[in-house]
Amino acid sequence: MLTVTSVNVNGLRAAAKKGFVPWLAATAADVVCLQEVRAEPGQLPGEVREPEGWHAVHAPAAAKGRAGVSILTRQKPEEVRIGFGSEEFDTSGRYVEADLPGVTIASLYLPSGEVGTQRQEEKLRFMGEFLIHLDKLRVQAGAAGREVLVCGDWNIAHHEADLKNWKANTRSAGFLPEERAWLSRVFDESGYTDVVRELHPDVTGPYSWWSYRGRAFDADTGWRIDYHVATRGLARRAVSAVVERAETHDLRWSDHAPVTVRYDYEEYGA
Amino acid sequence: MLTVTSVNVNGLRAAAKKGFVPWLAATAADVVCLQEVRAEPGQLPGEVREPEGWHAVHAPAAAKGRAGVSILTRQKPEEVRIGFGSEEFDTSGRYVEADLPGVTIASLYLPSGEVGTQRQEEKLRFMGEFLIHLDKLRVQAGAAGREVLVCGDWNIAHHEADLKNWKANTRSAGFLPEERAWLSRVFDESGYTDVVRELHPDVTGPYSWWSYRGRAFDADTGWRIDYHVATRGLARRAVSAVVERAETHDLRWSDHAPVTVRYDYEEYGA
DNA sequence: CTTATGAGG
DNA sequence: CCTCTTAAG
Repeated sequence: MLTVTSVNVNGLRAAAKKGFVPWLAATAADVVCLQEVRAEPGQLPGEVREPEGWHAVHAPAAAKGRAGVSILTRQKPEEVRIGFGSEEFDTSGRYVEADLPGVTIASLYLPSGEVGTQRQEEKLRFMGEFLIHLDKLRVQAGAAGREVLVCGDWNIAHHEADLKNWKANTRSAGFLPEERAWLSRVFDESGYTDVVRELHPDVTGPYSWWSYRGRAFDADTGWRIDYHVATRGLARRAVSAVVERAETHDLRWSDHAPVTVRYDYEEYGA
Repeated sequence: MLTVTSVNVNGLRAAAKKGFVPWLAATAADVVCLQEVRAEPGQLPGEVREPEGWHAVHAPAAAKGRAGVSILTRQKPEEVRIGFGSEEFDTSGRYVEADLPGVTIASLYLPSGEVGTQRQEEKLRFMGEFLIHLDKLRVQAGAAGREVLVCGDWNIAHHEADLKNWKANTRSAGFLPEERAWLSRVFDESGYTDVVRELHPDVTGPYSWWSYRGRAFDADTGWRIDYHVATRGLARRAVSAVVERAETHDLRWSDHAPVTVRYDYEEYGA
């Protein structure tokens, strides 16, 4: 069994001061993909920089305090790669890959975007370049007999069931028609599967992000923007998916919740 | 009786969220001089912008979130003046005067300074200009039969008894020989009195500021840098002085403590 | 260590 | 509303 969790920690230093450390100690996951670490490794306390029993690869952004993705694995990766061959984005702390036996697992933090600003254009540029990488990755991995899993905060809700108030958000970054169409290309044309939706086709949500503003969390005014995006062979082996929604405010150490999937994937061999 | 308190609040918005509001409601003071308000009046909650039962005059700095002095009085001042006629400092949120019957009370926030930086030069420029104002103020008030009280954070410890570790601080901003000599000029040549020291000549302290760093407060590693500086006629009428040191961490809403003096001054008539 | 700021989310 | 930043204290 291969259990993988993806979670945007919204600042790993802050999360570590709240409940991230005991959460990590208790998780059954074999691999944890982190987004928005927002720190250089040297700024992190040791218990999250190199947690006992884990191998860690960190891909911080060049800009201090921004973005940053990491992957924690219980067994040492065969290889790790930061970035996806993009001049603009490879130092932006948004993508890292780790090769494990038979499967490549990536942690992705796609730009959030903001309508009418440069940051939305940056998001669209990222999407354009990244789609090419996804295609290449699937083809190369397929040729080598490997599966691919891209976990992360994709910052796009795909369908109406993926956010609470879809009608009010048709012109909001994260639910724009062109963003949704791009995700459809990832899933329908590029040969990847939205694993959590595949396992739970007929529910709204499960949401993985709730704004800190207002009472969004208590009212479950959330978005499903954190995905496990897997090649078909791996997606077929997914046996369960849970969003680890904190049930009390005390346990909420991020505005996102961990998304955990169990894969019945014996090639991983752990 | 005229009771006056001076306190550096280290951000009035933050202090208001801790214990400042109940402290103000409970104080017996007739006049409260505030320093480091660090907000424009419009950013303050009403209960501290115009507290019930008080008249407030606010002198914020032009730079957002910096400095800022205010005076709260139970009776409406005859007149208020912001600044002391300095082109450089009148919009810096460091000085405001209020005329009450028979006495002019000012709230001063002298620059902190930092050795070897521009901010130390700024402090010295302020000191030079301000000494001239103090002389003029004493002369003019004297001619009009008024007393003067300049309360505030002067950011200088005068003598060895005015800070915990004087030997370690002889080259620290706030205890430099030239700063101490300047305070001596204020007290010995300019006709003003250090009211708290006059009432308590033989004690170390009482300190009014303790760094938030380390355990300075618990170890009483403090400085006496908040003063009541009064013309002789008023200083003679001072009957008691207390530094309202918070005894538990819960009650500590600033790194400074209020310095309260009671003046037996019937001319004030309240 | 703490309070502001401004960017980003 | 929250976590970073930098400046100031």
